Amino acid sequence: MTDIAKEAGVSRQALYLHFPTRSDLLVETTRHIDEVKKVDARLARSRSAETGTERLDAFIEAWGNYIPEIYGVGKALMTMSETDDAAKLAWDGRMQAVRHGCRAAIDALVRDNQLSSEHSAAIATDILWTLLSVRTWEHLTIDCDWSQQLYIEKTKALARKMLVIGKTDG
Amino acid sequence: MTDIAKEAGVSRQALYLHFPTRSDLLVETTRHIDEVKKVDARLARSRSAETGTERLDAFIEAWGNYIPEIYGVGKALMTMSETDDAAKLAWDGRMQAVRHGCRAAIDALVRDNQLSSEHSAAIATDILWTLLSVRTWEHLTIDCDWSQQLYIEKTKALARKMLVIGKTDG
DNA sequence: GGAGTAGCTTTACACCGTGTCAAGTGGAAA
DNA sequence: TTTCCACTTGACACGGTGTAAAGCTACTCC
Repeated sequence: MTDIAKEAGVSRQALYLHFPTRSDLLVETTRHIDEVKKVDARLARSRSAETGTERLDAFIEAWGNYIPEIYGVGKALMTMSETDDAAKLAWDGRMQAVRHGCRAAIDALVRDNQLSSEHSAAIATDILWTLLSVRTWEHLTIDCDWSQQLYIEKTKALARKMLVIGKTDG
Repeated sequence: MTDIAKEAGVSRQALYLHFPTRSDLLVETTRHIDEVKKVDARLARSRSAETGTERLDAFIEAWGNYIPEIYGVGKALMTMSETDDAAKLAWDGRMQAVRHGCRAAIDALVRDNQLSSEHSAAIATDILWTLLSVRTWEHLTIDCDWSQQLYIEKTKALARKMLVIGKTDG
C-alpha cells in the first residue's frame, strides 16, 4: 500500500479513503482493467463463431490473450484469496465467468456433434477451464518460457485433441 | 510458527533453534515427507515399464498419487516462493526433478516412435509437466471437485491424446 | 560429586505491513 | 463567509517473523 501510494503521488491514508482494504483496491483494479480493456466485447466476439470448433478457437484466443493483461493484479488477487474472503469471492467470481465461457464453447461442440465421446459436457468443461486457467498460462509462459504466440497455438491444438471428435472416435 | 510450536508442544523459540526461518522448516518438512513416503522408490518403479506408453501411465500414477501427500506443505512452499528466495529455490528444485521424470517418459515414447509428430520432445515435456503440475491437480480436484481416481484416469487419457501418436497422425 | 554442556524455557524487543484514528489544511461551492 | 470535501501529517494497535539474553534441568564426563 505504501508503494502504491507513493507511485500514485498521494499519501497512504488517501489510498485508504478510496479503498478501505487492500483487497478492495485489487478488486476495483481488476474491474477497471476489464472496463478499459473491454474484456466483455472481446469474449462476445467469440460467441458469433459459426461452428463449435471455430467457437472453441475464438474463445481460446480471446481469453488466452487477455490473461497477460490482467496477470499482475490477478496474481496479487490469487495470492490474497488464500487468506482474504473478499479477494477469494471476487477472483472466484471472475473464474466462474470464464468457466461459463468454456461451457458455452463445449455446448457449441455438442450441438455440432463434435464433442469427443469420452467426456461428458461437464468434464469437458472442466478440462477446458483447466487448460485456460491463469495458473496454466503462468506455468507455460513463465516456467516453460513459451511465447504468448506459442501458448495460443498449442492451447488451441491441445484443446482440439482433447475435446473434439477425431476420425477414429465416433 | 506459533501454531506449529503449540501443536508440537514446544515453545516458539525452540522451533527457531531447529529451523532458523519459516522456509527452512517447510523445506525440511518436504524432505522428511519424501523420506517417509519413499517418493524416490515410487518414481523409480515407473522407470521399469516396458513400453513408452506404459511408462507414461506409470509415471502419471506415481507422481499424480504423490501430489495429495505433499499438497499441504507444498502449497505453503509455493506461497512462500513468491517472496522468499530459499523457498523458491527448494520448490523449483523439486519441480525440476518432476520435469526430469516427464522428460524421461517422453524420451521413452520417442524411442518407441510413439510421440505425436506435432510436438518436439521439449514441448511435449512442457505439456506433460504442466498437466502434472500441482496447480493443475489443485484445480481439477479442488475447484472442479474431481475425485483422485478420476484425476488419475483422465490425466492418463489426456496425456495419451495429447502426446501419443494416433492412427491418423503418422 | 562437581563442571560443563545440550536442549529447552520465559521474557523482551525490533521490524514490517495492514488498518484505524484524530486533528489540521487548502480550495471550491453555497 | 461559511461549510464541506479531499487530502495531509502523525500517531498508534495488532499480528507475524525473527533476534537476543538469561535462566532452568538433566545428562555426561572426569
